[in-house]
Amino acid sequence: MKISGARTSKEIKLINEKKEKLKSFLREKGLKSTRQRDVIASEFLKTGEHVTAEELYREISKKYNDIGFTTVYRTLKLLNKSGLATERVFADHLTRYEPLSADDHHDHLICMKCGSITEFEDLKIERLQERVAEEFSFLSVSHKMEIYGYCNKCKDNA
Amino acid sequence: MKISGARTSKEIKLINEKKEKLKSFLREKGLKSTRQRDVIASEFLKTGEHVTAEELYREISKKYNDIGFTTVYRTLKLLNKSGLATERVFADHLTRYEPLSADDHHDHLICMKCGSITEFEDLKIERLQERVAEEFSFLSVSHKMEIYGYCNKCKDNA
DNA sequence: AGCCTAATTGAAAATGAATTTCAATTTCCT
DNA sequence: AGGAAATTGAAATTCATTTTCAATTAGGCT
Ligand SMILES: [Mn+2]
Ligand SMILES: [Mn+2]
Ligand SMILES: [Zn+2]
Ligand SMILES: [Zn+2]
Repeated sequence: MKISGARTSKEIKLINEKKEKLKSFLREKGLKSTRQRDVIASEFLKTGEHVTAEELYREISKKYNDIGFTTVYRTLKLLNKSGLATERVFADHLTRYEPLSADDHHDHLICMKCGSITEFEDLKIERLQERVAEEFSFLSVSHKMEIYGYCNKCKDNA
Repeated sequence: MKISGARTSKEIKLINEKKEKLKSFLREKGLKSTRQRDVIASEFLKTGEHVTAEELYREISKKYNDIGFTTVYRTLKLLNKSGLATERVFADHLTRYEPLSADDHHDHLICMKCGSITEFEDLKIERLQERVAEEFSFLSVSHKMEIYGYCNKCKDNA
């Protein structure tokens, strides 16, 4: 796994906004701000990727040797509840998290060879999904759409 | 879980065709036809539902007390490989199987209250998915699309 | 600044579905 | 019928996820 640090000042500002949101959430719920939560949230938000708790834990362990896997695991759940992270499970059945507000949305192209994940949003598809739901008098709350196959790099030398 | 037995003679014929396909597959691969595989395939094909190995095993156990869970589990994998079943994992993270040839395809509406699953296929969506893949020079092999929400029955009294 | 209580932490244990192991049994080819 | 190879089913294992629990910490209140 590669954790690409955020670089631009715009990204840094966004991360700090999100960390403020987390603090609000914690205060609101009578929970506490801790050094661990701060570190984990920072590292997670910087990754910008679809990480498992295990992956993020290993990455954090390189810099901090006093933050346990369980706390990383629990903090990711917390970030999810607070609306700063989205939980995803792709075909490998591992639970992953990506920094994404609950109201934002996108779907995924997943390479079956190298595992790379490409994000997309197609408003036409979204609209047609709504129409399908209507057809069945179904009240749609969320949806999941994944396209599996081979990315541009992998499709030739497969 | 309700296992609804197939009723019409057309359905019965279809089931028998599928059981023949299984036999061909077994012979072809140097595998053996057994009473267990026959029973499990029959019961599975009759359900027409999205069953877990556990559910199918419990159902079969009512009639047969000498067929083990492991064999049900393995036979479902086998049916999957032979193209007679499709493996599905929805939001509850349980592996389910449904009788469906590999070339056939549909997507799902899943009720978050009662768990009912409604199937649909929308060719416009399928085409747009292909277009998205093309946009990213991605070679699409399969896709998964699930809409979560509340079914017609559940959306009012929720 | 010190108290106090509730929240947090992290190691270890527990859970539970999925998968593997293995000895006994069965299939089916010759 | 004989025998090699596949199958079966109970039990064991795996592995991600989740829970437990004793020790520690945060932060509101004097
Ligand atoms: Mn994403
Ligand atoms: Mn289906
Ligand atoms: Zn790739
Ligand atoms: Zn429902």
